[in-house]
Amino acid sequence: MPELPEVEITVRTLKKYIINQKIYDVTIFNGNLRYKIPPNLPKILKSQTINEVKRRSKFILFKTNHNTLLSHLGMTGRYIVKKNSLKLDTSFYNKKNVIKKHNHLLIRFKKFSIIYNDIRKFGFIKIYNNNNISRHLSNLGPEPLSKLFNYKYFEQKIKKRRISIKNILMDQKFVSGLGNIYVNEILYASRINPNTSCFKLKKSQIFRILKFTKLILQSSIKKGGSTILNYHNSEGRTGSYQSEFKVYNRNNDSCLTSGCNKKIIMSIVNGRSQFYCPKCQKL
DNA sequence: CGGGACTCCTGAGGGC
DNA sequence: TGCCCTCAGGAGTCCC
Repeated sequence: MPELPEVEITVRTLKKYIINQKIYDVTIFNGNLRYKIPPNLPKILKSQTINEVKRRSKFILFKTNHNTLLSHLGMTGRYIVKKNSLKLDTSFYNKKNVIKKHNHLLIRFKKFSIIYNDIRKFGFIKIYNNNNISRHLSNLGPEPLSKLFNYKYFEQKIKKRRISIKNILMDQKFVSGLGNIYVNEILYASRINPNTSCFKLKKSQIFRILKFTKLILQSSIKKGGSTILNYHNSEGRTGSYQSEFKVYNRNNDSCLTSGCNKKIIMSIVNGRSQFYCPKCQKL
């Protein structure tokens, strides 16, 4: 489940291989994603050069002189880097020469290729002209690691809201890049119950959320993100931050705060599982 | 406004 | 070993 750290790792890895590289050709294996891959994508991208690869929220932006390829990994999307080989690349094809399951797109450069693979098809790939890409990202809130995500912004945005802190942290318009896993971890580290209404938050609590948001995300990026089920980075490596999880997926396990023996509680709110310690995160 | 239900999708994992 | 069922969740939409 790629959230900000996993997308950041993906972008950093891709950069190493495709910056300033000319696109030789693009092949759509299977255009069925959340939105259909534009059929004219290969024609548009052919012979263009990737000038920049960057992350905004959980989106990946591949920039050329004219266009921006905008991609979201959804739940199971990933970009895989493969060295080009003269031989039929067996990682693209299975024994019967059929395109491997879940490979959707192939972008070939001189020495390397990147493949977009997505099991559950919740991700997408869109293409824009550079002059109109920004309005497609204009609804996004500030980056959680930026200085824009600060006390003044936070307090201003939430002071009259009755929405729970868990749900607003998941709202990409409020802050962009967090998902269910990291929000659970941030609230545990901050000692705040996920059901707390925003307007009830004290100043000190807001400061804790800001502090731990930045701390946890940075720490996860350092560890290569989290590997759950099938997340691997573009070089096939796994992250290790999942071993740092304090509450996520620890239903009925003991709280890890020293001196606290309470069991972690799981409940479903807004269709998402939330995990918290009833003692450390009192309402 | 806020939360609930539903949608897309497939594989993992539990129960029997 | 096997089948059936449920569940996971980002993000959008619709509804009350």
